Amino acid sequence: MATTILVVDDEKRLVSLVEAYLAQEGFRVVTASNGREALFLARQEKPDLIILDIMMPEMDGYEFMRLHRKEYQTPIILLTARVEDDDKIIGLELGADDYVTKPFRPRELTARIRAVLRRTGQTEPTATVLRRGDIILDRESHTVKVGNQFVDLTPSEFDLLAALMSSPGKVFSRLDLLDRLQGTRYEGYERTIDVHIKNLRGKIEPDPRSPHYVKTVYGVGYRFTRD
Amino acid sequence: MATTILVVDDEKRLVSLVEAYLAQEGFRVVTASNGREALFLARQEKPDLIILDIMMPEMDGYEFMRLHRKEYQTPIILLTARVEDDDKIIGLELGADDYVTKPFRPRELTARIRAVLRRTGQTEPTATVLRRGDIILDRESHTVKVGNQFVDLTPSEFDLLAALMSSPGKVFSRLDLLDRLQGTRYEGYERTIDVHIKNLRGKIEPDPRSPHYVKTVYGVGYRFTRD
DNA sequence: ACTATTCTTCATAATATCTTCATAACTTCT
DNA sequence: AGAAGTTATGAAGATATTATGAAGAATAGT
Repeated sequence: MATTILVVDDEKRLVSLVEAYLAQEGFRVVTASNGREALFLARQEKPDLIILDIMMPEMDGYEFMRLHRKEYQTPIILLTARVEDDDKIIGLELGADDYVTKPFRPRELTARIRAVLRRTGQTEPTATVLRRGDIILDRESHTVKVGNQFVDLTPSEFDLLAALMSSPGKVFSRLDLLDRLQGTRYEGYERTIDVHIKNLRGKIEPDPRSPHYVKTVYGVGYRFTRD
Repeated sequence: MATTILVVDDEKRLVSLVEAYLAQEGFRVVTASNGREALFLARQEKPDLIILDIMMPEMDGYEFMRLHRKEYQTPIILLTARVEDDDKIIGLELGADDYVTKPFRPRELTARIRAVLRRTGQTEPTATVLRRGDIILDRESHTVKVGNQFVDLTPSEFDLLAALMSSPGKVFSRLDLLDRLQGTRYEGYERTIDVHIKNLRGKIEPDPRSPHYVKTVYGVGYRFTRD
């Protein structure tokens, strides 16, 4: 059974963003937009971890934690809007296992998730290795092999490649990919992706001038070859 | 602390054979040649797993299990001389976790050991001696040799190096490494790792300015060289 | 309680990466 | 072929991350 993560936040955009990349990371994701719904889902789905926004209407994160913790010890990662110490202290006192301040990048969230899962003795998500043709990408060890040659990628290059390889043949718009890199920290300029792709190609393509792995789809975006 | 295995058999030859092999695999091994001695050693050493011969003079395997299980739930693998169902059934009923019939090949035994340890949630055996290139790290004696020169490491430096060397090429995040040092303690500050790494490099790297063993992976963490 | 060692924090210097921008190259459409 | 729009590319500035020295805090040993 895949590791299940419950994401609780009233902001639709944030929820779907988090859901998208956690799914891509190999987690099973269920979502709730308020505390009551979350309590219900937690009972039903028995998630391995909960990602919880503190600021929610109706029932806030603290209240949810209090109620949930009466029955379960599920590890919880808090999403806090501000960087004030108050949040940290209160949240951790109530039994949260870690916290991430908004805005955050996907990479930061998944790093914390993995750390918490390891700390609480859960299993890693299953699909940690992506293998397409000659390219092997291992999320856990954060290594990429082309043929039998390791290549060093920057964080952005690595995340882009992981996204593309997660669904070979699927076209990702630059906006999709930008979300992937920047998450809720959204200030980006789509052309940035072009540059990352160029640099990535320079590292993994035998002939970067006519790419074999990462193809351009004119007017739409990029995709990993499906062959 | 290395995973400890208690081997109980009255055949000296078999015991030393198994002992040698398991030691080579990175386990810590203690041995007993009869039931009484085994009970004593089990109390004293608190082994993570017991390998037990059924056929022994004085106190046989079944009797040992009965007495031992009054106090402990240590997983037990039985060594049975014959392939008869009787042994299997009785043994497993008494609470053995697996059994291996003699004669057996070393690799079969270790495979079963690992399977049982995994099943019962024990930690994988951590090889006592890690040897990568010019660096030799011995967990038991807590010593590190670079070339033929012993170097003195602080506890933190030693643990960091051991973690990194346990999976060369794998990138460890600062959070990962902090957990190794501090366990579940929470107040850790990731930058602390940087300093330990710097100090570690100063002790093991020929040229700490351009490290050969402990590499930095920008934006992610550190790894031991995979070459 | 004192000393020596180790650990952590902090400030700043050194690097690597990311983003932007200008321009060249390419695609598509007419 | 030409026009319009899109993508590729090299380079430079902005940003983020890591390395480092040093000082204070914590810990262990005597």
